[in-house]
Amino acid sequence: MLDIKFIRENADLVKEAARKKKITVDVDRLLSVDDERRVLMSAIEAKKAEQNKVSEEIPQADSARRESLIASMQTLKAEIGADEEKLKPLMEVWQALMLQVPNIPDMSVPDGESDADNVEVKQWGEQTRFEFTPQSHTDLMVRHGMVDFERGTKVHGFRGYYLMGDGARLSWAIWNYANDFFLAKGFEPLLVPTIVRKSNLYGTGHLPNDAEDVYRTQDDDYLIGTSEVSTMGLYSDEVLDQAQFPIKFLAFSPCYRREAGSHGKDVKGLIRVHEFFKVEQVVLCEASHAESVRLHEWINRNTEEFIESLGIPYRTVLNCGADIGQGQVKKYDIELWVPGEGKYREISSASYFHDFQTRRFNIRYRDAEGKMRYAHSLNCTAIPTPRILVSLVENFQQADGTVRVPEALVKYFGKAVIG
RNA sequence: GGAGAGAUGGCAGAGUGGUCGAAUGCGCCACCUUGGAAAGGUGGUGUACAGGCAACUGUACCGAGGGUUCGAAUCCCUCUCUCUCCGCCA
Repeated sequence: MLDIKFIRENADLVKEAARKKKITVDVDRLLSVDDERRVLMSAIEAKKAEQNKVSEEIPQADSARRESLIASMQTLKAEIGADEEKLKPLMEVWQALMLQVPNIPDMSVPDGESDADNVEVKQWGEQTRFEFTPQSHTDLMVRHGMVDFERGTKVHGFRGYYLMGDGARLSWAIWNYANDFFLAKGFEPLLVPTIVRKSNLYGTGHLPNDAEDVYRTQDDDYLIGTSEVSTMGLYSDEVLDQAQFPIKFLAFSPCYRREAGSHGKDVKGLIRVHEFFKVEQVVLCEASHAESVRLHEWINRNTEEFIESLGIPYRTVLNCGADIGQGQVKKYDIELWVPGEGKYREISSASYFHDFQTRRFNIRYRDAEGKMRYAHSLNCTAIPTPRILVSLVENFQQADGTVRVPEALVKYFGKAVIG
């Protein structure tokens, strides 16, 4: 959500933002609806002022005068009612349009039509090559009893899986290692609700636009697709203390995604599943662009460092306009090398939002001058499982079909080789 | 799932149809007092929107949404949440 005053004063900037993000929103319509809204509201407020004034006179008036005042107030009341009836549909349109308005992307965000136009900003490690014919993560993991897709689909359906044996052990090792790694950087651990009210998804910007991708319950609650949702909801409608900033949470939760519209994509393996686990960095800071930028670089770097400590080759891309969300100002993706596919696959996403989310969540603080301000928010994947297992087992497989365990994980996993 | 009680400003807590944006206390801020502090005294202390260069003015907000009324924190309806008791239960 942007401030309507900002939209009014910067209509061209907002239109350019929509163009860059390939989002359709009728800014001119919003502005004209807003004009109507303001005219109508001042009319109503003037009439209510009159009503309040006369209502104060009524108790003191003598009975003849009282009769006439009440009579005139009855007509005024009818007029106010009529105006309010006109305002109601106008507000619905206004609100729907406001929810469509994108945040302004940073100048550094490149133009582009799709994720193919993301710009590589960094490459780390050598793309793994083998002297032998490498196996896919599905073959490797099935062979070592780490995963069971057949029973997974029997129980859950399409994209279902069980992690078992060393697959389950490796997941725990990664979670425990990630927990130690990120908490050492000053994060507060957080376990969050995964069933949330609708308002939280509006807050993060997942609704209204990504409605088909979220699961809904019969009580009209929703399953989160990322712990960002419930972590951001934590301080909704609260006024925070500036001294607390930056607030750094390391949230952990299952994540649920319907993956509607991607039925043909990544149908095999653990790349794309309906249900996974994610450790997530979520940060709230003061309303400063410089601070947002600093923390954005920092959280992205945290995840890079984590991947480096595992020794998996990766690259970092700067997402182009078409590949960043409605609320995001700028986004980096970290992509890990997947030898079986001969390409990099997204594992992490670092974004900052300025006050786009906090405005919707109403998360504020009082600044040094005593002024109420909306905080800034950012988030970045720390580590998703089981997707991370794909690159892990494929990059560290050996000629005999065994899989080496990264040094950093050995103490958590308990052994150095799988198989 | 059943029965009951409740939701008021940063907090506690009055207020059951008109001068209540809301008593009082605590907290907080400023000033006075002091060598400094405490205590005491005086004054102040919400948010959002609209209009205005501004001072300021208007409107709304007493859990949320509707309704009754010239007028609602106060009456009525619906919903949400909290607490207590019973039942069930990881």
